[in-house]
Amino acid sequence: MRAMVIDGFSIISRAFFGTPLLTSTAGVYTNAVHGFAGMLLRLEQDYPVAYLAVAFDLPEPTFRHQSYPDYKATRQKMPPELISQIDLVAELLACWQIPVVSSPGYEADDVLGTLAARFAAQQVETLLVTGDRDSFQLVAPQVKVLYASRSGVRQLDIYDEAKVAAQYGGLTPGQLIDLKALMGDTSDNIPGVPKVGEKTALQLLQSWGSLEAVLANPQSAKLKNVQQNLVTYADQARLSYQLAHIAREVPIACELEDLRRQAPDYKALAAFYQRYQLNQLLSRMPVIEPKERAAPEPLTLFDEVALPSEAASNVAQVEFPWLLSALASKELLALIWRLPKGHPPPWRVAEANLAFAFVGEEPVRARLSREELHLLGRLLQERSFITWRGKELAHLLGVTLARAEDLALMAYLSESGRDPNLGYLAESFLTLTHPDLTQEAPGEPAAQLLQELQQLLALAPFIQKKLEDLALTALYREVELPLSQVLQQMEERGIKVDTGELARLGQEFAREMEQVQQQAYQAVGESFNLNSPKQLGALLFDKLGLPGGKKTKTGYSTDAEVLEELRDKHEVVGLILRYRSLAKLVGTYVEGLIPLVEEDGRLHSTFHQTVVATGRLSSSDPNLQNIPIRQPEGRLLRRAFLPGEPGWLLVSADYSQIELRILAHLSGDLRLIDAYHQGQDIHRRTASEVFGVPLEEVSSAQRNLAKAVNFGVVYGISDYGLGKQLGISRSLAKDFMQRFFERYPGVKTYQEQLVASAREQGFVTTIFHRRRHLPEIHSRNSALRNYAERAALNTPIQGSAADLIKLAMLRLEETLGSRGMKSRMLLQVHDDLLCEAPPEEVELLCELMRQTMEGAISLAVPLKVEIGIGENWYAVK
DNA sequence: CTGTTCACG
DNA sequence: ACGTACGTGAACAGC
Repeated sequence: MRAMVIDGFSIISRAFFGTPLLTSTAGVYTNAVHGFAGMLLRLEQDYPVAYLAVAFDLPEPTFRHQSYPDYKATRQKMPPELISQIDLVAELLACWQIPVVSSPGYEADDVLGTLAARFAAQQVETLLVTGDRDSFQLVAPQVKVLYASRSGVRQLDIYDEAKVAAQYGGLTPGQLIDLKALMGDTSDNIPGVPKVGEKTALQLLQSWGSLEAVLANPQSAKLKNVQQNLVTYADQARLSYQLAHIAREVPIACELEDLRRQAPDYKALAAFYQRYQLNQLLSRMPVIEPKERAAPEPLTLFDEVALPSEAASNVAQVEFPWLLSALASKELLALIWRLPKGHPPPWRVAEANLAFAFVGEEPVRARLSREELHLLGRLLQERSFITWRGKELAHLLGVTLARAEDLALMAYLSESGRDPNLGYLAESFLTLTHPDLTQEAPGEPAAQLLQELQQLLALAPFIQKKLEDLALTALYREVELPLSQVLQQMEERGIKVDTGELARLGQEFAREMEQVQQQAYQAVGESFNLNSPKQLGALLFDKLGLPGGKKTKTGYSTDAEVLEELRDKHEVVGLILRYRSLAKLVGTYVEGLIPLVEEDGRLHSTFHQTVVATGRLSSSDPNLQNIPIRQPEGRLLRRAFLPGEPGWLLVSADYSQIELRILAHLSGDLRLIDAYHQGQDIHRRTASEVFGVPLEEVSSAQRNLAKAVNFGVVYGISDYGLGKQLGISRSLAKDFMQRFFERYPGVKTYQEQLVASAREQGFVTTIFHRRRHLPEIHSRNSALRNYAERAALNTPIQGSAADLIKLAMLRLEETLGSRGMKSRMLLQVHDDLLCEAPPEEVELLCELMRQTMEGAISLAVPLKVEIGIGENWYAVK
C-alpha cells in the first residue's frame, strides 16, 4: 500500500521555469499546467499509488512569519504568468479527482510532513513529490522523496535515507535541519550563523551530531571568527532551527481513506484540455470510451485441458459426427487449424486439419472437407472460443465469427507491431510454466497442430494480462477485433476487374516495350537482359564508361535515381527507364493481376492486420494498395477496376493531409493548428513562414520546397535526406529545416520530447495507445540509432492515422448496416476508402463517408475528407 | 533465398 | 566518424 503527496506549488514552479512559455490562442498561459499534468501522467505510470493528494500553501502568513517576520522576505515576486496558472492547476486537479489539502498558517511542506508521519504510523509507505530539497528532512524508513530537479519535471530522483546520507556527508534526514540552522538559507531568508557555510556546517555536525552540541563546543571550529559567531549568534541559530524544521502535527482534517485514488472525470478533463488547447495531453487520454458491456468471460486456463498422456502424435482423430455431438454437449475452449501447404486462399481450400480443445476433455483433431467446414462454421458463429488468426478461420468456415477471440491480434498489439508467431511467443512466455511447449514439436503434422493448440491455450492468459496492463484491451476489443470482421467481408466481396480492359492496356504497354527494347539494343549495338541490374551495370559503367557511383552490396546501382542523372549522357539510359516502367506495369499489374481474378470476376485481396509495425494494414495476393496513380499511364490501369453491379458507381473518400494534421494535433503547435483552422493551404503557409513572405506572394517553387519540408518533418527529417529529395546541398537543407522549426516551435519541442521519451521508455505510442518498441534507440551503432529515432518520430503520426481510419471504417460499416444500405466498402488504402454503391445511394453514401471519416475522432485540427465518384477507379476524381 | 527495383500511402 | 527521410508487397535475377 502506497500513498503519494505532491507539493503542488513546488511542482508548478518547476514546470513553469522548466518549459518554454506556452499560451492558448486566447492568450492564457499554460506551460505550467502542461508540465504539471505531464508529471501526473508520469507519476501514475511509474509510481502507481492507492492514495494521492496535492498540498498547497495558502497566501496568508504562516507560523514561521510570527516567530520571524522576515521569513522569506527576500523571495522574488512570482511572475504573473505563473500566478495565473495556479488556479488552472486547481481546476485540473478537480478534473482528475485528486483531493487538494492545505492548512491555514502552514506551508505545503508542513502538510507533507504531517501526512507522511500519519501514514507511516499506519504502515503506509509514502512518496513525497517536490522540487524543494528542504523536504529531505522528512525521509524515513516509510517515507521517500521524489525530487524534481531543476532540469525540469522530466527527471525524478528518489531519495531514501541512503541517498540522503550519500548526498549530505553521511547525515541523517533529521540532521538536515541542524545543517540548515547553521548554514542558513538565502532563498527562505533563514539567517543561520554568519561565516558558516555548507562545508563548515557539515564538518561541525559530523563531529558533534546536533546543533546544540555544536553550539556547546564553539572552540571546535577551525576559524577564529566562526568560533566567535557560534557564540554570538547561538540564538539566531536556534531560531533558524525552528524555521527550518518542518512541522509534523499540523491540524488537517484528512484521513487516509479520503485520499483514495479515483478515476479522473474524463469528460471534464477533455473539456479542460480542449479549452486550453492542451492537445498533447488530449491525445494522451484514453479516447475509446469503454462501452457498457458485460466483461468478457476470462479464458479458462490451460490446466483445465487435460494433456494427452500418450505421445503427442497419438491425439485422437475424430470423425465429423463425433465433433457435432461434442459441440452440442461440451464447452469449446480453443480451435486451431492448418492448411495443406501451397494452399489456395482459405475461402477456396478443399479440406483442412483442425484441432479442438473442449473443457475437461483431451484435445481432438479432425480433417474436414469443404462442406463439413461450412457446417461447422454455422455452429461456431455465435460461440465464444479463442483462436489464432480468426479472420482466416472465418474464411475457412465461410461465416463471420461474432464472438471468437483472436490471440494473434492480441499478440500483435501487446508485443507491439511485429507479425506475431506462436512459436516465438511460446519461447518468450512459457519457458518457466510450460517448458515442454517451447521445444520444437516432432515432425508429424498432428503433433504440431496439437502443440499449437496447447501453446494457444497456455499463452492466452499471459497475453490478455499484458494487453490489459498496456491499456490496449480497448483497442483490441473496440477496434482490431471488430475490424477483422469488416476486413473479412471486404476480402470476401472483392473488387470487380475487367480483365479484357486490363489485357488491352497490357498489350499496348507490351508493344511499346518491345520497340523500346529493340531501340536500346541498337543504341548499344548488342542485346542484353534489360531486367538484370547486373548486366545493366556492366554495360553502362564498364562498357560505356558512364560515371557511376557504386551503391549496392552486389555492384553498381542502376535504380531510377541513378539513371535519371545519366539520362543526358547516353541515349540508351532514357530507353532503359522507359522499359523499366512499362515492364513494371505489364509484369506486376497486368500479368500479375489477371491470374488472380477469380471466377466471380473479382480480385479478392487479403488485408493483413498484424504485419505493419506502425499499425497500418497491408494488402497482398494481390496488393491492391499500390495500384499505380502517380504516372498518367500507370493510372490508366485503374480503368479496369469497376463497381460490382451494372449501373453502380465507385466512391472514394480520402483524408486530406492526414499525417500533417495529426502532427499538428500531437505537437500542439499553435501556428500549424491555426493554419488548419483557417483552412489555409498548408504548404503555402509553411513557405510563407519559412521564407517570410505573405501568403499570396509564395511562388510555386517555394511552395514545392515547403511541401518537401513538411513531408520530411513527418518522416523524421535529416538534412541529408531533405537535401537529396530536393537536389540541394545539405547545408541549405539544414537551413530550411532550422527555419521550419523556428516558425513551428511546438513541433520542435514535441519531437524533442518524443525522442527523449522513446529513449527513456523504449517505445512510442499512438493516440489509441498502440505502441511500437524501438530497442535500437539505445544502439551504439549510430545508423541503427538514427533509424530508430526517425521511426520514433514517424510512428505516432502514421500509427495514429491508422487508428483513425480503422475507427472510421468501423463506424461506416455500422452506419451502412443500420440503414440497410446496399453500398459496401471494398478497399482501404491507408488514408483512402473505396466503396461501391447503387446510383440512388451515392449521394447519401458520400455524405455518410464524409461525416464518419471526419468525425471519427476529434482532434485539435479539423479533419478534411475529399470525395470522388466514378464509373471506374480511374474516373473517380 | 536474398538483393534490387519500383508501385503505393 | 558515419549513414540517413517513414511504412509496405511483388517481380525478377542470380546465387
